[in-house]
Amino acid sequence: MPRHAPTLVEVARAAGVSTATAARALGNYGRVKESTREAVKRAAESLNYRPNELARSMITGRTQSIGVICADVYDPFFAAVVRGITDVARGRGYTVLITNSDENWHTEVESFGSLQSSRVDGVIMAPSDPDRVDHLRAWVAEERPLVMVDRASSRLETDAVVVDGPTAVEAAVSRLFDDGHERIAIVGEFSPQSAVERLFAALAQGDEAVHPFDLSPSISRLTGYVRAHRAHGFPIDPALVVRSGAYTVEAAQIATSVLLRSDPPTAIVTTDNSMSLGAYRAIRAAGLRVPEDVSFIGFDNQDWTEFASSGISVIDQPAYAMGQEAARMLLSRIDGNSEPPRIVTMPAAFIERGSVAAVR
Amino acid sequence: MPRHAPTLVEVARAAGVSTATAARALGNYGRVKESTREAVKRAAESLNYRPNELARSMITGRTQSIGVICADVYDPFFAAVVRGITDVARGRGYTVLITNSDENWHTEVESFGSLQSSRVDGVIMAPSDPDRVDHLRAWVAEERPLVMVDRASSRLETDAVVVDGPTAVEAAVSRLFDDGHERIAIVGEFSPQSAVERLFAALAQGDEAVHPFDLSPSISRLTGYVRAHRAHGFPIDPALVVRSGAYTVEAAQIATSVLLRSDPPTAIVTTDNSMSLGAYRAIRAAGLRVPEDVSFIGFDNQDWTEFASSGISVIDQPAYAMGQEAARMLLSRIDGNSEPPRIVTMPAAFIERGSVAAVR
DNA sequence: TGGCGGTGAGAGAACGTTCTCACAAATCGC
DNA sequence: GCGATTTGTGAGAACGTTCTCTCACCGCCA
Repeated sequence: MPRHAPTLVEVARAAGVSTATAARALGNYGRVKESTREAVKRAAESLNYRPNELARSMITGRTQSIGVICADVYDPFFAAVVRGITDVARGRGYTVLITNSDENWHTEVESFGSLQSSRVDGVIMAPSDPDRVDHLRAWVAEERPLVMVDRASSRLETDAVVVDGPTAVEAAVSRLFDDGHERIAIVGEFSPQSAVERLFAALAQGDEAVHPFDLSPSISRLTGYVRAHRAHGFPIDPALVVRSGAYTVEAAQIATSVLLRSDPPTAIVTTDNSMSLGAYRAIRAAGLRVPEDVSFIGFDNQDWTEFASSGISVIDQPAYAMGQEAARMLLSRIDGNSEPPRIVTMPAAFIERGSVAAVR
Repeated sequence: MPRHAPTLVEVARAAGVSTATAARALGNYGRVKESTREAVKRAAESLNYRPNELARSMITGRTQSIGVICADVYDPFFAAVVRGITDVARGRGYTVLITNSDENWHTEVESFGSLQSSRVDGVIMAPSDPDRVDHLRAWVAEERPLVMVDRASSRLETDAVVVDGPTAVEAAVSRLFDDGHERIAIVGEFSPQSAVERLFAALAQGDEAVHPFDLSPSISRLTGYVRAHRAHGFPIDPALVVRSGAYTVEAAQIATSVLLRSDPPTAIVTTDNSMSLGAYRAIRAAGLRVPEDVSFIGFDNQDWTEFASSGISVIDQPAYAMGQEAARMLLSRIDGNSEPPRIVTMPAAFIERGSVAAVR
């Protein structure tokens, strides 16, 4: 029993040929006599030979692997994205390296470095802060493939796959106005506070002053909330912009509880699935009923939204398809496609359930 | 702007030393004068040098990466396991390659081959069929690290991290008997049918005749159902052993719908999270209320179980901790630990909610 | 002054592939 | 039947590291 995995040299020796010939026979390239080819393949088979991808990669400069930096694989949204990526990658013979950033910029930088060292052929990532992308500059400048998913950055020209969150939120909030709601709260990460203030200042100068891709997902979705208010002629009450400060269910629950204790709104919308779950838990903990006491529109079609109360209406993102699309775009770049970067915006669907009631 | 990533040779040249010295300076080994070391580090810094892990791996024989074969990263159980693995791996400087088997043996074999080619230092996997593990033999025989998670196999001596599913299910079913239920259904994948028959035949000869690790998770959990029946002196009604035949929510929903149309049981238990969701959807679709019309105990503490009906009581697996433990065991093997293989059984918790009612 | 231990650094092999080049043998065209 | 082309094969460089040798140099002591 060999202590070491068999190498091409051993296969070649067993078949009585040179390593060059063995490589040709197994790699199906160059000229090899049919009988030789078969002898080599038999030898490889009997030794249970597997080519060492590392050595191959050193020569070819390609590792047949792609790296993924997501916020958290355990989050259902990213889990679906990752599944979409791995399915496409596997179909094309690529392996996938997964890392989590936890929306922490330093972790993201570290992960990106680790993926670079692993010499992945391309990277798909959800940048934790679209404003701080300098660590990606060198990579992009050398025309190495990079696709952003869930977010884009106007500060860096790359491919991206996003959902039009602002428009989806605007539609949801408008729908609540149409049902007679006037005090509508929005629960999001909205961090840092200064970014929120910058957004309001910019929006005061007109829509053109704000580029949605300079914003984190939650703040970009807040623009939809603002737009709906303007369209319906309602001012924004800062007390109803509920800032959790972190992308966690717990933070959202605490922030929403505080809101509900003071002067409860008649409706609540959220900006992602963690915020939705946290906000809904807070509503339940406060003893309020949905939609009798408060209307609610969540983000992402998670399993629990189907059963909670009489069903929670949600903004549904095509997460799996986004992952697939991101992987396809990346592989196309790896294959040499050098067209200008493209931002693919995928449609969010509104799933109507029973969590919105008209105001009396 | 270099078309190629900078190499050690370029760093060495920039610092005016040999590659050997540059390697020593950056790798913090051997003897290097302090001033030289700093000059090299400065040069590396300014060139934005990153060691090529591939080349390093060729020499050291270690890739600092581990492979994971799970059924489906999108499944909340495996997503949590994977998160546990990646967290531990990252802390120790390892990257993680993720693949999905979809519980398909051929896909598993292919994934395993791909991981071998990638020369991962170790593998963590949920074997799709504990009976068919021959493709892992050579790997294990060469003492390469392999840890199984969620399942083990008596046919192959390896480390494993599992939950005592049979005991958890036995406790759940016993609890239903205590509440006066006599017609208790169990919904599981239970495939192939012959395996179920083999189990019943073996159990007829006594508990000793059946080794839980020769069984797929769902069938092993079925043993708990059988044990509870024997302990309470009830015969097994084959019509109440509901076989979905696939690990999908849809299959579970269809199989459960069929059950409910004929002669509904007074209680239902399930063997994993997909079965739980499918069964619960079928209950709702049939217009039945939980627990008034039918009592229900699910598997895995998913978000929806908190809100559905008046809360679903569940058997909760410590998925994240299982992933962490599996990663720790694997890394310990990679570090050279050669103690005999160990099977770590982690406790499942019973989370009591409002989905079980006493029978009138 | 000569031997010796310690320090710092370079030359070059090794890892397991791919790939270019060279070349012998076989086949072909006329 | 002789040059030209095709076919099959091997030698050896290359990829970017790590790591083992080797060696020059310095200071110290006898």
